[in-house]
Amino acid sequence: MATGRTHRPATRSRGIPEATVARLPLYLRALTGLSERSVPTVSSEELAAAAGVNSAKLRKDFSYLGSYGTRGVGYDVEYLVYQISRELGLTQDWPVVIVGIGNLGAALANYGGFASRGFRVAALIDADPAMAGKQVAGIAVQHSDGLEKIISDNGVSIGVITTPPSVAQQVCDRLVAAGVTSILNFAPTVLTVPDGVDVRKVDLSIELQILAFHEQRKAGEEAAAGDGVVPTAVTRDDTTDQGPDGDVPAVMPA
Amino acid sequence: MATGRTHRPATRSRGIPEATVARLPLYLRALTGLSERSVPTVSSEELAAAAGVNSAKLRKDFSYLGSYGTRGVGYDVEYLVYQISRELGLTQDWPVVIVGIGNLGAALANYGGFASRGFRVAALIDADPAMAGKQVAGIAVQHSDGLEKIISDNGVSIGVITTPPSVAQQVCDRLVAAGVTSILNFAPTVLTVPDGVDVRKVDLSIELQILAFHEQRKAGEEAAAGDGVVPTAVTRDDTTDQGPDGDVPAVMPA
DNA sequence: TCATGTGAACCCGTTCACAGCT
DNA sequence: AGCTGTGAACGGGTTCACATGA
Repeated sequence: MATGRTHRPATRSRGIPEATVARLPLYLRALTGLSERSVPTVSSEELAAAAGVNSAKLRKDFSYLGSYGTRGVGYDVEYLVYQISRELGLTQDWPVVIVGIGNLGAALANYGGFASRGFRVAALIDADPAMAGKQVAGIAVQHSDGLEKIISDNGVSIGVITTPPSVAQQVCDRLVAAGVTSILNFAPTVLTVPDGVDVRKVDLSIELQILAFHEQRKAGEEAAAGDGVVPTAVTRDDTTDQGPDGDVPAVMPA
Repeated sequence: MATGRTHRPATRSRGIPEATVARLPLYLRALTGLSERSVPTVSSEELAAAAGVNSAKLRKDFSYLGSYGTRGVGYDVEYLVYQISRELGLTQDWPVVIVGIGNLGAALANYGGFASRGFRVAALIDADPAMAGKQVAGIAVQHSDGLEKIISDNGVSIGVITTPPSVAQQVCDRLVAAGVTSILNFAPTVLTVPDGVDVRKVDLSIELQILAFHEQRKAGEEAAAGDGVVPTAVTRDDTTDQGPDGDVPAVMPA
């Protein structure tokens, strides 16, 4: 496979740190809430609280986008919603295909948060002939035979894999060959993709295991410390949320 | 907040970095696969490839657990499976409750990867009276009125929230009050919890937005790079050339 | 005066390269 | 010889603290 050089051009201007990118959706959601309540401006402190991060981090994040705030005042909510949306590419339409319409696939198809932002479910695809034609979330499921045509006809560049792990890699290969360059993988498998293709994974089992690790440690410390709520290490402080895998966007090379 | 002193007491023994913990499940999965194929030993190189990380990182990760390998040979698969399982706390049983049995909740209840490791679905809980009694994944759904009793009767310390975002915080509060100290949140909301409670979130919408960001950037670079006789693998779709605001000059507000 | 924007210090995680053991 | 285990260099991200400017 011609491993074309991705040519990372050290774009200092558009060089937004990955960690910042991962938080932009969080800010956007908080801002959308404020917007719906017609709040005109927010301070970094308020917005940070709503998004569950600290204000210094938020200001630093925004500084990568530009100087969108007003000193002594704060940020204009509507303006910021627009800027972040544009930065994330949500001002355009992203047709998405979901492959593997089992319980999870159906759940995602029905998920409202999809369409609310620029994403549109262009097609639901399943390998089971019995599924073909069935309506899920108001969309007819199509057989996987036509996967390639569906991708190209709809200009799909983002694919969601919700198949059993045994076929995830094959599905991934076909998606990539058909032109998909971003994949969201729910199957518990390590996907191998060519350079230039982004893969992000969501793995329930891994999340639970991480929780179990901390849970076990709590129990151990509890016993050792006798009683009393001793938070200690484990969680940072406020808002202990953490993305899937810390950060690492899982941009896997071939 | 209350954590006045971080006091990292040189806990060399149990001081496993968070990033390492997040990868242990990955190693465990790869090892389980090898175990099933009766492979006796693996080198860091092989195992790393199977887990999708590089070997230096893997060795460093394992070094935090102890010296479980044999120089010149590699790691004993079975032994490592046991050690990692133990470290993650998977040698014990973790009863889990799922709150919110919609599409997603049902999907998770049916998810096999659950029981395969130490996790057991102790109860399915929903606020809809019409759901009560219905069987999902062979388990009868219970009404949320009994949430507290269910938690304590089963000694549940891990809860999964798959409710609509509007009620996620309330559900979270009740879970925590009832004794749950680890929460896996699928609702697109920032949960606020007391110190000592772990929250991990899984957010489809955020993942897609991150992918969209990179996707947009790919399209932008493609256009900027002129034609590019060296297409990065598959980036040959001409569909994404609508970059109207590829890089709009920052328009300052007032 | 107030909150943003940012250099600098700091911390964590990754990578390198080789010492150490089998 | 071969592969693990790890000190040290490196780099990205977070936090601090204050200069900057409305």
